Amino acid sequence: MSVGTVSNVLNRPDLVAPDTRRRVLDTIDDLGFVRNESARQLRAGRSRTIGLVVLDVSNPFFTDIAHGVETAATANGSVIMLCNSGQAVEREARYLDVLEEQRVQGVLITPVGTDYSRLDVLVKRGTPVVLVDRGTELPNLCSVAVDDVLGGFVAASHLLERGHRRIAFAGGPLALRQVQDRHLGAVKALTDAGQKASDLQIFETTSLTLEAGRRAGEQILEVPEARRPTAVFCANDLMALGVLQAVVSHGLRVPGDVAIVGYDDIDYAAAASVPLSSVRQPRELIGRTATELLLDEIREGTSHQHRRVIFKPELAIRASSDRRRSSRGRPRVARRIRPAD
Amino acid sequence: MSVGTVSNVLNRPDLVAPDTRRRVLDTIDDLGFVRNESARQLRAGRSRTIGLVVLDVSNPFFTDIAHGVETAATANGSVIMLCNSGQAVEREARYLDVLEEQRVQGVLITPVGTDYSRLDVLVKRGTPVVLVDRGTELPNLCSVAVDDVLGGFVAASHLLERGHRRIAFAGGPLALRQVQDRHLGAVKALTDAGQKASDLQIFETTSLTLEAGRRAGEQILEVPEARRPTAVFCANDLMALGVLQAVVSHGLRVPGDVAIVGYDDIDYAAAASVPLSSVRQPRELIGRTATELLLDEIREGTSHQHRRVIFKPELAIRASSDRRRSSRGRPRVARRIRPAD
DNA sequence: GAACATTGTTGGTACGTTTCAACAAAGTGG
DNA sequence: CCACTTTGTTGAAACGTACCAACAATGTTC
Repeated sequence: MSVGTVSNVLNRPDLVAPDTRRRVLDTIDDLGFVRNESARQLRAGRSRTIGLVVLDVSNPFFTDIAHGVETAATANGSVIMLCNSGQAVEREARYLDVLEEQRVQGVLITPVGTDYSRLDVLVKRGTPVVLVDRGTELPNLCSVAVDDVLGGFVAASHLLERGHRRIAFAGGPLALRQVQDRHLGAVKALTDAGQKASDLQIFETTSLTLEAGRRAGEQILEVPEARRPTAVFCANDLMALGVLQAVVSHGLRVPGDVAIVGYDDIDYAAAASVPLSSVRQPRELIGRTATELLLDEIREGTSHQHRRVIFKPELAIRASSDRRRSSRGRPRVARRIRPAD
Repeated sequence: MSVGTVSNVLNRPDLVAPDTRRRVLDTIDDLGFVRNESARQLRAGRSRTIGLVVLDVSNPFFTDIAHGVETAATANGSVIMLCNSGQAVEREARYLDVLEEQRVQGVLITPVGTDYSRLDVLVKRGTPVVLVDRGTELPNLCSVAVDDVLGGFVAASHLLERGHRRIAFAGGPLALRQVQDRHLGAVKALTDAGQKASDLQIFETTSLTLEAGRRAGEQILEVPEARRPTAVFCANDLMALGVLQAVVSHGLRVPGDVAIVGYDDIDYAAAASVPLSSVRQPRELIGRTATELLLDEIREGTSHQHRRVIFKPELAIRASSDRRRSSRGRPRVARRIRPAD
């Protein structure tokens, strides 16, 4: 019995006689043979693995994306390797090294910074890369993103329309493109409405977590009441939930004293102590689309045309921003806009 | 320049002359050489990867565990491959196949069912396995778990002590060991208090998600008021958040009409519309401990002694269960305004 | 029945690394 | 100056697979 025949049974069963095939399979079962993926990969020159590098696995936004990625990847017989950069450039770099050494089929990534040189190198050496939740200026990458400038604009416009004039933006680091864009959109909403860009108070954080949100909330509450923002637009929902906790635990009311709008519309947003208004993104769809772009690129090789997919966000208005500050105990009722002072 | 020397530069740099070393490194940089992990693994016989198979990546409980695992694994120079079984036996089996083909160093797993035969085979063939969040009867496995029977007992005792007599248990599938044990603990609390085991109404679900919780909540509300449970103990926090949403959206009050206790004490539990009482587990510690057990086993080989680590859960009491019921089974507190949304 | 096609099986080679025995060069002690 | 050690480098073998050319056996056509 030659190894070649065994290989054929496993990879091109139709080439081998039914009788032999059965005999081989039985023996495999008997011996508990498990084929060695490393050797396959070595021979094939590449693996069946797709790398997915996200900013924060504990953020449901990314696990939902991961879910979409997994669905599409599994359908293709690929396995995903989920890597968590935790918004740290070095960890991201380390994971990219590992992925490249593994000769992954391709990489899906939400990069930490705006320095794409490492990715550029990766692509030049032959590993396809698709940017997730990030548009790009680079011509040699596919990307799937949501229009974050628009998202920020919609969120801030909503707050302006509800009469808020002192609005804060909480999130960071501002080096993060998503944060930048959402902030930019909010600024645009203000200036379009005739306010100064500087009217948007910024509370910058080092990450976008619940904990960072709580701290940002504390900071906001430290502002003297006369100047304190009456509304906070947060760079994501985790931040918003944190701010919400801080505000409520200080005995202030949401949206009465402080209105809050988040971003991502994760499942917990609607379940929060005050259901959270949030800018919704099609998370699973983002994951699936990105994976399909990557698989296309893998299949098409050099003939591949890079594409940029941009989804439009939607604002989900809930209680956290849907009331006038002075209206006590009467939720759910639409009312007119009155300027806040 | 021989390949042997290059290999030495990479793996045992002290064996090679400083001059040569520098020259090799420069050339590597020039050529953009990336070493092939597949070939290394083939040669070495095993990889630097640890497989982590969880029930549900979108459950913060597991992402927190994953965080702990990652910390410990990275310190050891290992990479983790995160696999999501989604509580589906076939998916779990498929991932175990993949992991075995990859010749992973070891596997950390929260198994879906109670059939350990596949794991047994894995171990027999030489892949160390550590059970996570699951004690085991098998002598040939390490495990890290939390005493779920105790957790269930504590939760139910708390509700009994607050005067509840009609208590429900929501969660499933009951085949899941964690669910089973938590239920068992709750039953024990009831019988210890002189009630019948059948007094614990069971609302079984097919999974432990937010959505499943919402549906369970709906079912509970359909029970005629005279027999409707005044308290619900949920198998995990996602379920509890779902039940909470359902109850509140029907205009009932928590804990006034229905008290709720969850399990896991995920970050969102405290941020819920009514802060959730919950049984706390040391999630990151579980992940770290499991990884260390696995690494020990990998290092020690056959001389390894299997260990079982069992942590004790703690009850975090919050608003969702923190009001005493009157002995007549009716709320003492006057009804206030309907909650928003 | 010779030439040819079809079907099934088989060695051999290559993938890129690590390891190790072997060797070369240089240094050291007597 | 010889024997020996130390230091640095090398070539070859092996890991387990996929693939391919080559071959054997059988069937088919004229």
